Amino acid sequence: MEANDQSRSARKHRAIMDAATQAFMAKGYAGTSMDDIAKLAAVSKQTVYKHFADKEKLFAEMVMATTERVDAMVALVADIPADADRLEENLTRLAGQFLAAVTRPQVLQLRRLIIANADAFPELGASWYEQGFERVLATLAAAFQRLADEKLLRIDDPLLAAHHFSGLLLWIPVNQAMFHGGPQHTQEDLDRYATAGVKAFLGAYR
Amino acid sequence: MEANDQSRSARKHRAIMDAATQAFMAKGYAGTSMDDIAKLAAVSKQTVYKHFADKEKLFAEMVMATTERVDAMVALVADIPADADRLEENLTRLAGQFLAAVTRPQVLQLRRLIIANADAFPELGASWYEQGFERVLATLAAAFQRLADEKLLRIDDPLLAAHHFSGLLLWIPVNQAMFHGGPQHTQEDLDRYATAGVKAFLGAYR
DNA sequence: CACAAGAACTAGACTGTCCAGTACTGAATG
DNA sequence: CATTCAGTACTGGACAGTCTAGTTCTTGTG
Repeated sequence: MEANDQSRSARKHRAIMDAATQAFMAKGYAGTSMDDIAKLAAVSKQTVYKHFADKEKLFAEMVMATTERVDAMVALVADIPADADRLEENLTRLAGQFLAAVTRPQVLQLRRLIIANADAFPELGASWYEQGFERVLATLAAAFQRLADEKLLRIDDPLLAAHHFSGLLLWIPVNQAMFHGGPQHTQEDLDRYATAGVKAFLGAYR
Repeated sequence: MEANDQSRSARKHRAIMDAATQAFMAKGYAGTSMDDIAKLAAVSKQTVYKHFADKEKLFAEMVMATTERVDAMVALVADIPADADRLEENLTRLAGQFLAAVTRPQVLQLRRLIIANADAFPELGASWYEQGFERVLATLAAAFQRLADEKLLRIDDPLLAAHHFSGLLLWIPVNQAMFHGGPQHTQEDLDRYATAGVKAFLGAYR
């Protein structure tokens, strides 16, 4: 009847994953029942269990699927123009985009979800941290190394510098978001954090 | 029979609170049953419900009770000697103590517990953040303001500077601890973070 | 192209378990 | 002797995971 981009099975699989993502994000692991997910995916519970052995496996797969979206962030961070005159400008723009990406409600919610269940899923938290966070940090560190080679920055330990960069930018908004429910930061706040963070970073590393 | 420092009721109250603290920290909110707490406190369930209306109230009270221990941290941060020659040394010592205090397993565990349940207890997360975190930050900001008045630092926005200080120090270990189960950082790591963080901070703000 | 076999799917009932909160009894405590 | 407590049984609801019976899609083979 309809256009069939994928097999029925693949469509169901995706529907379940989408529903699980939405439900787990909104109500947490314990707060989401398999019936909820089945209903949201418009699928029978049996089908859910056909595609995913149990709730834990569904959760783990759903979380790890999100690491694919990190690529965009890696690309964002990968090349900073080596232009001495516009270094602050370029870094501030990068910082703004970085902040915008990380403070998206979805991203923050996912972060909280993983932290909340890091006890029950220790290796999951570790994997996500590695494949999500550390990949971006490593890319950023490489970019900083290049800038250091070009004598635009003075850096001993590029990875540490990358951590400092993200710490200066993200500490405030991420912390707030972890403890409060929704997002408390306006665009102006974010701009302030970006400007001030980059200024401090350049004070320390130029 | 025994020495009675407090009424029996007060003793029971404390026993329940201690047991709740231990249990919730170890197994999370959902993972801890009221029977667990009663058993751990060596008290009947009836008594638990005599002292605390329900599980939510017990949890909330237990969390807020921990904010009392913040006083020690506030005192720690309150007075930094205004000695220009030893500024870096003094700040590094402060940073080391700050890091040691915040990366204590109990503190990190509590932090994760609150984050994990910030959805279910929104006002609790907010209160804890205010009375725990922001109090320390405000004290630190005041101390920085004094140092700025003494011309030891160059600071526009003391609160932002305090956030930057803690971000530089805590971003790495706190992040790691949130996603991994236990503590991954050795004392050497912490020392490195303290030294490097203070160096970057002074680069930015001196 | 036709069609049969089998795979995947739906709907919902069902089991076993866990747990918050209540009720009751008899013993200890003050 | 009046409270407070331990011990324990009980209620009601939620939920992971299984099972069954009947339906729809997919695919290989003639």
